[in-house]
Amino acid sequence: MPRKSSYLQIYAVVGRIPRGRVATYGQVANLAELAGQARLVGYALSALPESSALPWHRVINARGQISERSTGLGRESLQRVLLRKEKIHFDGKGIIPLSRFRWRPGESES
DNA sequence: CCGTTGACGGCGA
DNA sequence: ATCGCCGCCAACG
Repeated sequence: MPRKSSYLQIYAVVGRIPRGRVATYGQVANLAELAGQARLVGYALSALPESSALPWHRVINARGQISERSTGLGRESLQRVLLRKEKIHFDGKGIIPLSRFRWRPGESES
């Protein structure tokens, strides 16, 4: 059950996403015991400092795409670069096949 | 205190 | 398959 800081739970989950894998906002919300609050995940990530060590780039939307920021900064392009660096591929429409890259907790993590 | 806003997502039209 | 609406909830003004 959720407690005081939802953000901490969200950050904890994001920190466990393995390299070469992605998770959707909704998935993170569920793992953080915040089912149905995918939006809160995005809000929490937007609050992260640029210096954050968290793999924030591994979080994409349920459509397998990088979500558009409203605040102009070129964050999306950086995210795309970081993901490709991890061998995560996009199809012709800029979509990441979740069937192939979605993180399945329990498979192989620490 | 109250209304808006937002890195989302599910469902119906 | 697309698009629009609405629910969720914390942060702001």
